[in-house]
Amino acid sequence: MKIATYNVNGVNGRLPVLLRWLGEAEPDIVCLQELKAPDERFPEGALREVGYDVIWQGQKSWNGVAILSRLGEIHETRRGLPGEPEDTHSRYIEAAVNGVLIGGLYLPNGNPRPGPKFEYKLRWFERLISHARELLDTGLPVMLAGDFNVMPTDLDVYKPERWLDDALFAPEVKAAYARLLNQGWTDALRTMHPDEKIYTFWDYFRNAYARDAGLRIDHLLLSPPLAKRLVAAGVDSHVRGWEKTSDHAPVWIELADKSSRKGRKA
DNA sequence: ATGCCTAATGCAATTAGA
Repeated sequence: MKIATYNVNGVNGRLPVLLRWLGEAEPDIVCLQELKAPDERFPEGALREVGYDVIWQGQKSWNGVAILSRLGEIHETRRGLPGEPEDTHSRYIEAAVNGVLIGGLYLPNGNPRPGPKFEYKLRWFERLISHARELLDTGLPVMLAGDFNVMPTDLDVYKPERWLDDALFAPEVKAAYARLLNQGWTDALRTMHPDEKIYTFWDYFRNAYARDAGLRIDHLLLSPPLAKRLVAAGVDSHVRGWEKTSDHAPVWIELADKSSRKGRKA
């Protein structure tokens, strides 16, 4: 089973690129972020035509998250994180799909720091950490996937010294991500490629993709029952080089079937 | 310190992204 996350940066403007990538990569389940479209303008028909069931939570102009699956029905379990009912941003959607509970998320950017946007990022992160604890405690196969807007370590930034005061790399943000991981989550990409430079985002500015001036901010986190099944992980970075592309590239993992009992003795 | 580039809105210029 192949599961991916992709910040499309506008699902309608990006539809040709999204469909081309779906056809090429053939992911079974996909979490999308930054739809930048209200519910009624989500391209449901185009995605169903290519074989995907889909749920989404849109919003005018900004944010917006979706889950796609070609492995059958998506059973939505929640939209929005608990803890701040007045929060109107569409940033979290969760569903059970093919035996996996998947939380698709778009964590706030948080710039400028300091400021109200950064405070919102930290609050949102705390709400995520609380909810993640409850998900882990179920013991179910759970995944958190999306744009976390955090570079976890120096290895995840082309020039760490330039990002130290940025909301994506600030000490309190890295610390929050580390606390989340320490609950027992496995960062799939970093676990499969411990020493590699891996980026998932390249700015539109300054020819960043050509210079490989990138960031690793899109992550797939696995609960212990899923981590045992992890067999491969990667970034489809060539997609960042396509015409009219997102500033993010799709990130994916491959999980062994539950019946294969990877990592267990018979 | 700021703009660079891009999308959405909506038709000019602003907001937001990271």
